Amino acid sequence: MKDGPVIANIAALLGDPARANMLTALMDGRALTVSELAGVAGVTLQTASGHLAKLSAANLTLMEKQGRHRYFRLSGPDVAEVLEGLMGLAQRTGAVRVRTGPKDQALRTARICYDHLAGERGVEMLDAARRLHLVAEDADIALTDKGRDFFTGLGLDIDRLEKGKRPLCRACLDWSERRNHLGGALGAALLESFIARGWARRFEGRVISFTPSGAQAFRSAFSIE
Amino acid sequence: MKDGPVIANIAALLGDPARANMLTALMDGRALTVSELAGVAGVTLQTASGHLAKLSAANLTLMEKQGRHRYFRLSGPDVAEVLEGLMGLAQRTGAVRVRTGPKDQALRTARICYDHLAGERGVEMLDAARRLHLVAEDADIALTDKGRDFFTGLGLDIDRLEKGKRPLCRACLDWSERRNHLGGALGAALLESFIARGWARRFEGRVISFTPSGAQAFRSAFSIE
DNA sequence: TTCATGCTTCGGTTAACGTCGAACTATGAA
DNA sequence: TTCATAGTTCGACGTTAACCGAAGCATGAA
Repeated sequence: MKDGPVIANIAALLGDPARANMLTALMDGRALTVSELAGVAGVTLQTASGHLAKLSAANLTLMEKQGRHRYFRLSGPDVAEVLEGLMGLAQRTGAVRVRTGPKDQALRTARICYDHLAGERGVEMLDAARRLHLVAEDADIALTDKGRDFFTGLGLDIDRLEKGKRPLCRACLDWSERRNHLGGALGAALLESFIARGWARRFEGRVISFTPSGAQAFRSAFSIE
Repeated sequence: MKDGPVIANIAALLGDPARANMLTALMDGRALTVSELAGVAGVTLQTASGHLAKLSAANLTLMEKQGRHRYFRLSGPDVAEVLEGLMGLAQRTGAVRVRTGPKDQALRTARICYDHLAGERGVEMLDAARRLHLVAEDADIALTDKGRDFFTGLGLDIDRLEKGKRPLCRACLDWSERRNHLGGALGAALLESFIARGWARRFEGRVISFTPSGAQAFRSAFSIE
């Protein structure tokens, strides 16, 4: 008996290596062009174009034009969440690449998940936010008064973040840590702040690289030992 | 550049309607036979047998024999979590069945997610547990002393649950509510208890049906208005 | 031992899909 | 206006995979 949403169609779209690679590349929240995505997926322009047409038709990606460039991005953080979930499942069931490189460890240490920090650092941050009572968890994760002061002290405009449509805080399940990290508008703003402060920078693909002093500052800020 | 776990293979397995239907049928945590799953998927025995062979080879399902019967179950709660995630994404992107029936609302109200309560009731329960300080959230969800007394009062053997391998409490993202419900050994034990008490019973498929008095008792127990 | 049931395996058929070369369209630069 | 670049569309080709009828294997009942 079939009920509920139709998942086979979505899963089938993710089930092609070229499309999966393109979506994974978009997990860093940036918008990429057809040419760039063709390169990431290792297929020709025509093949990439056809795949992106399918992904957009299924509302998994959004396309915007700038002159003759077509930019594609994920249509929402839930796409990244599903990809994270699949990565966790692939990890547990043994669907992993034979040769793991330094990139794999780097991805586990810190990476971007759509627009917020994921990986060990991401999970550490949410842990610390709870321990320091910066957030409380009712319906989902909510900011405490102490947290509001704390993040304002870090230079974030919490009022502006709250005015947006998306939730301020969201728990996001991390494939590599199997625990939650902090998503939502706050999660995104924090990563933006870390980059602006020079604590971290974007590295290859989805890797976020912390400088030694940046890692130290991050740990100090959140009282992480 | 390809890195991290290989998700296309897993996604491709979920991307066939017959296999997706079989996995969805197994989300209720029960074990089903090849014949039953063939019926659920609307394919012949041979086709179902082949699909199950693939799913088991990929470690998505586990098979155990009893005489000439082969029983299949999901290999872990993370498979159900990924399916829940895909259902949420399918819902948002419009990959839904044209005709929604009463079953759809029933699924939203209360259903089983692998072995614990999901849906509005499931989310309500976790909300209430937080509000009543029955759980605290550090690394993940942890039981408070008050919570330990509360659930022991409900007849649960918390010590035994903690001795098991799986985490006592786990947040599990609910596709229909877009918020977390309570998974883990405690989540499973609670649903088992509700059924044992007669508050709820299994209905068709994954639907969990609360009796009127059971729903009232559930609300009273968790101080839900 | 024979028969019934549950299930697997094999081989053939069909449809679907990804791929790319070639041609074309849209946009921007010279 | 012409040329270059980004991207789309079309058609052909090859591969893959789902499906099922038929045959066979494993298990249990009579």
